Amino acid sequence: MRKIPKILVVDDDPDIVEILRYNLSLAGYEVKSASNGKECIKKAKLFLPQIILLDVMMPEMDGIEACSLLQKIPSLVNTRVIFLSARNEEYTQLSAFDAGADDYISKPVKPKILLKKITSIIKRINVVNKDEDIIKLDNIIIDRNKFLIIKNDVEIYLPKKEFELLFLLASQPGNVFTRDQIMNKVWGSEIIVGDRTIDVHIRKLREKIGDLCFKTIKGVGYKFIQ
Amino acid sequence: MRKIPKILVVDDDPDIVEILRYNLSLAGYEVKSASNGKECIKKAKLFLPQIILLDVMMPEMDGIEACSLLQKIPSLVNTRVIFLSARNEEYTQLSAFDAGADDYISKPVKPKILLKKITSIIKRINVVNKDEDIIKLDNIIIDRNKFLIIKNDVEIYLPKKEFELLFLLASQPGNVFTRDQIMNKVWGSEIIVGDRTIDVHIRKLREKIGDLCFKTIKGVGYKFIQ
DNA sequence: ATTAAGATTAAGTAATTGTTAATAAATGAA
DNA sequence: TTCATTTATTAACAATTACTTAATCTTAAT
Repeated sequence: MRKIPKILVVDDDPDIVEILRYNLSLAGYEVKSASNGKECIKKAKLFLPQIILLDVMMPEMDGIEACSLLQKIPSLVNTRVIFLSARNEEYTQLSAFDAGADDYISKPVKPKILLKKITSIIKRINVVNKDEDIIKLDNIIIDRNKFLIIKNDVEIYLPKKEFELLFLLASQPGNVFTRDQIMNKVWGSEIIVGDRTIDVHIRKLREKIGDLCFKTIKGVGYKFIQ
Repeated sequence: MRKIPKILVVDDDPDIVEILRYNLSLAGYEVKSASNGKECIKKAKLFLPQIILLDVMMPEMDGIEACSLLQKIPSLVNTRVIFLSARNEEYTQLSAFDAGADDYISKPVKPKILLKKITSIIKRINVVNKDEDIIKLDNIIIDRNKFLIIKNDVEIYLPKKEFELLFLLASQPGNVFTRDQIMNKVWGSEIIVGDRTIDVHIRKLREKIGDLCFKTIKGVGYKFIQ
């Protein structure tokens, strides 16, 4: 049940965009496109793609500059940038890597090989929800901006501590969080509260969200399961 | 406190090995080499490099076959394989990626660009690294992040001690662990419990995971076999 | 055949978590 | 501010699960 990987194609040549979009869509990826660096940044922030295919020479803002800016966007830490370019001078490639490129492919692009590369990159990306404000899972959406849970299209409001606890657990579904980790993340390391506090909050969550969503690993901690 | 990254260079041409070794050492990497696929596997297991630079055509065992075999070695889940090859036919590249390659670079190699690629790969490896806690064998996966065993696609939850015991034994399948070693690793050196405690836990594991997985070496200890 | 090591079982003990209700603290509205 | 309401924490106890032991049986090696 892995999400469909998202790819942002950035090129000022509409033909190239179309060829790539065709091949990538066919391979099952969700594709969006942009035609220059500025648009790339804007769309990347919203789309949060796993991979950006980036041309070097473009109007408005070139690929290298765009790539540098992308590196500074926290929500894109896990996004990989692959340059596609007709410029094969060594210094261009080197500056691409300096700007944070993950790969540099010379045009003309061989679609099959590009697809293999993309597959191998996706394979390596760890699917971790990092510091994002919204967690979207199969039948539950957790929105920290609104302190709102939407489960099966039903809105549920939770008190702060319960929300934080759920948010933490759901940030890595399936993974166990020890009581220590929970204590530190939700309560902070200075505050000391009794042993049963976590239990009680878990209990409330089980009541409101569903018993089955929370698994106790005795002697270890709790985990959220979908 | 980041460790010096390790790179294994595999090529049957000693000149190429030397050039690469020179450049990589200069860049601050720890380098070892092998001259064919078989040697590559053997050294990779011991050296546990972050990156393997792998030639395609070699005597004894070619790079593609070696790469396939590398993928099955649990301790190398985080090792990236970059092919370096003079063979640029598309089908060779495709089969390299099918074998698990992370990249494919055509010879002649431009050292500067290779170094940039390596830097960018290392950068990505260090971001998230939780795979250390997962043991993947043929038909069993032991995932300490989830405190979960998956055997033949069936999920099995184990109590803490049983989990730790299994995790220990399976960390080196085929190797015997003495009762002392087990005691120290699973229970710790301070805690003292009776002799039969280990037996009972082994028994529980045999019930849950399968009798045949655990071999008793009388007078010595136990081992996990696949 | 003897013996020492391991296997098995059930029962007891220890440890951890669940539940409830009472109380304290925080929040928000009049 | 004051009061009402919601949320957070705690304490006491119940329930559950895990761990260990002891007693007995089996096995393998010499």
